Amino acid sequence: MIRPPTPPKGDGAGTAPGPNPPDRPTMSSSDRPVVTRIAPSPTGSMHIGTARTALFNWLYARHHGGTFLLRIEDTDRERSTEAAVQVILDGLAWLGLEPDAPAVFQFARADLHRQVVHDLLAKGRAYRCYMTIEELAAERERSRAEGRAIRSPWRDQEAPPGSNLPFTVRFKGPLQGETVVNDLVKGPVTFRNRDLDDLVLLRSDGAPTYNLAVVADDHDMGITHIIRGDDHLNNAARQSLIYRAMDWPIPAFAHMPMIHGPDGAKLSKRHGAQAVGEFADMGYLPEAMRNYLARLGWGHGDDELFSDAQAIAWFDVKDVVSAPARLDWNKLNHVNNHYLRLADDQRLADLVAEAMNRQGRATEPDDLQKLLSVIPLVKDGAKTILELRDLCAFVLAHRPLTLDAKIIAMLDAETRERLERLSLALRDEAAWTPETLLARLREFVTAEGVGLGKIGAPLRGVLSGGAPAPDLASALTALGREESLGRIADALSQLR
RNA sequence: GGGCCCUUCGUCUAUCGGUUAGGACAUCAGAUUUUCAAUCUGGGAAGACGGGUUCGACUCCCGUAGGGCCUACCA
Repeated sequence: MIRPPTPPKGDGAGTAPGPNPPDRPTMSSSDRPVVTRIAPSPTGSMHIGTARTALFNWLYARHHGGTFLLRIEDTDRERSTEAAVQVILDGLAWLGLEPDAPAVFQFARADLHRQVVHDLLAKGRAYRCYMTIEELAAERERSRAEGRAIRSPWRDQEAPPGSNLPFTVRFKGPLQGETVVNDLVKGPVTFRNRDLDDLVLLRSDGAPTYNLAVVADDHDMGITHIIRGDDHLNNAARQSLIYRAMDWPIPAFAHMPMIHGPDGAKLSKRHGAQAVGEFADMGYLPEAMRNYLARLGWGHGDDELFSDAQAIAWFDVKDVVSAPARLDWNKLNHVNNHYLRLADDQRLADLVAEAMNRQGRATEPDDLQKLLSVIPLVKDGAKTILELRDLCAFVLAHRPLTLDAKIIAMLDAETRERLERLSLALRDEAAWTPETLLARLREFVTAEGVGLGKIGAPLRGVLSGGAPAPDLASALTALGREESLGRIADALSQLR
């Protein structure tokens, strides 16, 4: 693939005749300090693809010592709610990708957008279109059948008809030549201008549209690099035309591939999760998400597990892969397990308690302390906080434990007697550490003339009641002497 | 229908004309073993297809097939 040099010299797009015409001098985006932005629309959830785009924008800004901004694209009044805005704010905060300035709300800037439309109209680069919904639908059908872009008859019709007819304002794009978007990840992408329709700038109710607002805001906010999803690549050409019409420098574009589900189809709820809040609820750590998401569609040699500092040092949009990627739960789990091992136990204890509460299980005052004692013993085997929660649950159980049939079946007379003797042997174990307990266990089975397996399974059952538990010595350690011996005694008296 | 993007193991990726095509996850086998897990060792697994260009192509060009995005008075 042919790629432009990075950072790009000059504009991110050019207009024909030639693919890279000698432009009039405009300020180059690369001369300015880097400013990136994430511009989600508040629709109720924050898609994981949006999260990754945010991450890439954040990494790029950090790498260049630039600024990372947030703009809420709330021009669609029907769908935008305050709650939905909060979801975005919470999502970014959870991911640790907070913007360097307060969020900019697009709808609040409608006056600025209208001013741009006014300027475009004055320059003759926009026109009022009086097509009705029906006429538009008919034209859409015609154009589709003819395989061409939609055209409005009002494009070249100066005189408006009646005075009070509703109209939209459309951009008056060139019909000849071509527009090339010098995308930082795709390379130069050429569009014939005649394939680009005249997009609506102002709705008939006077509200600015996305394609206008995005250009006006990105310019006004001084965005130098537009890093966004692949789905906007087509828009980039038409947006470039607006920059040009306004005599604004064109920012550098970098279109990220999409994230698909494991089956290659568009990622949806069906694939298990799609919103960042869902990943949080499923027990993934934000640092694991950052690492995994960064690795999905971007690479730095064979590096798989890396810190934020490394990602920032290494990140470059030219290393972003151009093909869409599929979400792989196995790999996410692996990465999450890695960060679970690294995580502070106190933090994990809090998260586990929180997960238990969400499950409807109230935690008691000394539970946190108990969790703290097991977590280091079991976290290596957990892929998520939810799994960790289940792995920890046995310590919090209250005596007497209810034993399931499988465990009761193991407790025959011989085993019960042996457990009795083991209990006695453990009673005076002074140190009560995994090491000493394991040694004591081994001594015991040797003295009994049996293998560890003979006593291990029933002991485990009695200690955990059938819930998952770590190895015997660890389980005993986590439970403590009193609780451990108590649970054994409970079981023995229960079956006597 | 039209425009645009994409195509290396099952998955994420490395390779920037010359490699036994590397790594990670998953998987399989073995070791260990007190269930599960963890851990250790080893194995299998890829350039969509067809044409070019070239001494030489996964790498460059063209075509085909497949997938995706856009084609809104949504963003």
